[in-house]
Amino acid sequence: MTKKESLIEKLGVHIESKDQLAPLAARILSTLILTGKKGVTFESLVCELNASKSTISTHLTTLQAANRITYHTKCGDRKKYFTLVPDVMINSMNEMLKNWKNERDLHLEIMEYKKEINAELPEDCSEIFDLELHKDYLEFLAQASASMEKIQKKLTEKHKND
Amino acid sequence: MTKKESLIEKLGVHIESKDQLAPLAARILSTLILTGKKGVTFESLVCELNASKSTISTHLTTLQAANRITYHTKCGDRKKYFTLVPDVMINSMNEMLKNWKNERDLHLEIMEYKKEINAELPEDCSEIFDLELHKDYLEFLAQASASMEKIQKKLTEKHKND
DNA sequence: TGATTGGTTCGGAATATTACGAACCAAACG
DNA sequence: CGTTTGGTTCGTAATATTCCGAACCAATCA
Repeated sequence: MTKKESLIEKLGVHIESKDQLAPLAARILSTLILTGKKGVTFESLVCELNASKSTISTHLTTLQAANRITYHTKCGDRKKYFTLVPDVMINSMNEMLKNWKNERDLHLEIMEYKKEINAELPEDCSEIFDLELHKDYLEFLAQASASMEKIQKKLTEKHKND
Repeated sequence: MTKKESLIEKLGVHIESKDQLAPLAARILSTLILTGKKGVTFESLVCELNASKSTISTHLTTLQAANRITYHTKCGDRKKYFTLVPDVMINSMNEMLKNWKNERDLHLEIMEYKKEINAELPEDCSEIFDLELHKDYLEFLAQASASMEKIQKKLTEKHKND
């Protein structure tokens, strides 16, 4: 196994669990990441990944639909050269931010609920909910989101200059 | 559907995807979160979640094995009262940190690989890999990890005082 | 025009996940 | 002792995921 192949594999399993993708979909992304701007053809994916044409075809269409990959062509060449969409990083950061916002809303809702319950209970009741953890976690989410937004802004600036 | 039930459901689907757990395992955690220190019995899980005894039983054992839940008993009462392990938040933060460290190592390895490839290529080749994105992402990981460690430290301090 | 290239579509097969029910067991109760 | 309570175990049904092959199609080539 070449160095590239073993990296594709390693990166593949990571993407698979991080993005909840089918093994082969993750391998495709992995391959595109490790190949870069020149792009990868349908054919070579079928070969490199030892998969059937149908499997590659369907995964390529869903990855395009999910706005994760695109392709370019060369004139006088019918093949498509697949690459990652140019703003992968920004997109994935947006995903994370969306998730964190979601998580935050959930925690807020849970805290509301727990407060309501606590209100019904006597002051010193052992069953009373402790809300500190939620508060701390919310603080973390805020900080992490802030640092992500900062980097994201930096990236978008850079992109504009291209 | 009561407010608690709908929150269990909502929190359940979130946990399910965040922690990659079976739907019912996530519902169990969700229930424990929304019930608190008094704990939940085997029986009431079977009732509340409309699941079979066997399903609840197996999920409870795997959640214990994964060190996510425990139980206490009351004397003169054979039932187990299940609760979250006291340091859920700290554990989940450790998980995130571990993941981020992993991701960092992967990015470093990929950058190494790309540098090797770049070295073989002429200076102005269009196929040359751009490493900026990796660098930016690594910076983000570092910042996020730092802010998480800060909060984690704060929590551990608090815990010690109990 | 017939064959080749570069794919797409559809109907499963193989496999993995998730939950269930019935049978079982051990502790406590009467 | 027999019965109830509080569970566990195991085989399997139901379902979902993932991939494949065969058939098909449209564009290009010879």
